[in-house]
Amino acid sequence: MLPAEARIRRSRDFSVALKRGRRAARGGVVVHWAPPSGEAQSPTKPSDAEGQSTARAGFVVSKAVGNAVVRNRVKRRLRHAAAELLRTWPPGTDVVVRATPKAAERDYSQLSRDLAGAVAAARSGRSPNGRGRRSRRPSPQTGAGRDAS
RNA sequence: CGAGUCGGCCAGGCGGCCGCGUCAGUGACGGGUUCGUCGCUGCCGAGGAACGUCCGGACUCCACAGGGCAGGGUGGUUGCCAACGGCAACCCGGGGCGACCCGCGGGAAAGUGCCACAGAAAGCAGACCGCCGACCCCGGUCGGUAAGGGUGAAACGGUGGUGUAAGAGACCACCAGCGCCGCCGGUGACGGCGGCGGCUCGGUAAACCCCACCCGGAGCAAGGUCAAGAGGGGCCGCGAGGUCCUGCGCGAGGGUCCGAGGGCUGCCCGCCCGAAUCCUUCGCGGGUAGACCGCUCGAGCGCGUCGGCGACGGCGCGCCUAGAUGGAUGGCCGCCCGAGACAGAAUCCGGCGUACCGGCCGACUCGUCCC
RNA sequence: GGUCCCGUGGAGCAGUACGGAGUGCUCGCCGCCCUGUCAAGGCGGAGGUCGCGGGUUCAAAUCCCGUCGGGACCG
Repeated sequence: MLPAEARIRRSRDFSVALKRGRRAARGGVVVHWAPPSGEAQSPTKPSDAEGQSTARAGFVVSKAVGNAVVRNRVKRRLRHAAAELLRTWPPGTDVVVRATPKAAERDYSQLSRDLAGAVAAARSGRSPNGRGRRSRRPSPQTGAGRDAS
């Protein structure tokens, strides 16, 4: 299992990792890989991201996965699987793992393979957060401006 | 043996290794028996429904001179309980051969409303067809009648007779229902027996309402401590300052120095405050997702005994049984059985309701056979 | 964890206080007309277990109880 210090515990840290992290999906999981932020860390980020001695993992299991018993089981299995991989990650790395509804049906060995595969893909993947860049703002304002006058 | 009724209990078990969380002990480090970090060892670590959040409390904060109105809830009786819309026993009504089960089960002669369509008529008076009598030309007019027809969920008791022009509780017998009186039984709801009366007076209160009883509001994201915090006010002091209370800013509009407004968590009476940096309406922006406490020993659980039909209560002995905060139960392996359902604590209790693979124990009923 | 709200044709709503035939609005769908064609427009039409179960009532989308699903809010 994962000791508390190896888990992401702040809502802000989750948001940052989900936004910055490179994304990859396998089977029942989606992984967001956020490498240790160089110095480009925004000054508002309060904590110690630099002083971390280990990588950290966080888990998001939504209601769509199942009832409370199912969600707990999925989260515990993911935590166990992440603990085995965690030692190979550079300190300061934040990884958020989201579970999809399919995760409820997978046993531990399948889930473990999903996680390892997704992490490997996200870690080596290029140009992760290309989403949101393209500014598809064709013209809604022009019409609006005309009406306003 | 078969079919069934009621009540209680269990919720896969045993073992090994590696992890996670709280607590305790212990070692090292930091000035450090008390604090912090890291390590080691040990104990403990989800449920009967933890669920839904439908009721009731504990607890916390807010409010509270007094009176009235409004609002909400409950609804057979007697008990149990901290309390309850819960539970027990009993009564009444309904179902079952029976054990037993089901029922929001007060009041409709206190008043109001509603009863669509159909039907003559839907509530207290009346009469469409009809029946009977009288009168005039087929057909109608007037009067009597409510037995028959038809409509409807519901039509002014039912059957038989007397009676009559035709009829009708107009009268008689029995039955059903209602009311009153007396006696007996019961704490009571109510029941039993006897007598009398008028002969009947529709339904709906999970429609308004009446009666009886109960209810202040919000909820642990309650609330408190610390940290941060522009400013404002009270008191003490000559002053420096001290101490307590309060708590974000900007802009625009409105109200006003004796009555604008505010408070008494809905409204009224009544009472109180009231001119400041105040009150009120609208808009914009900022801030909050820091730490700790609350946080688990309690209407607690188990066993025995006594009282009670029972719910439950008294006494004695024993036990301590999760306290997380992105939220602790996972992974690997072995053996056994019937191959294991519904499902995860978040302040804590008592209920109710709902979901659910199966298994065990006890009491009882009906049927069949044997002794 | 707590407090509330909403389920009605394919979509969005009204109807629910005070029970009386599933009534209505906008869009969508189908057919016809118009046009060389499409859109727009005109005419006509289809389509609903009122989330589900139980109860009260002669009668329930409406009243009562339970249950399922969806959504909002909290200093």
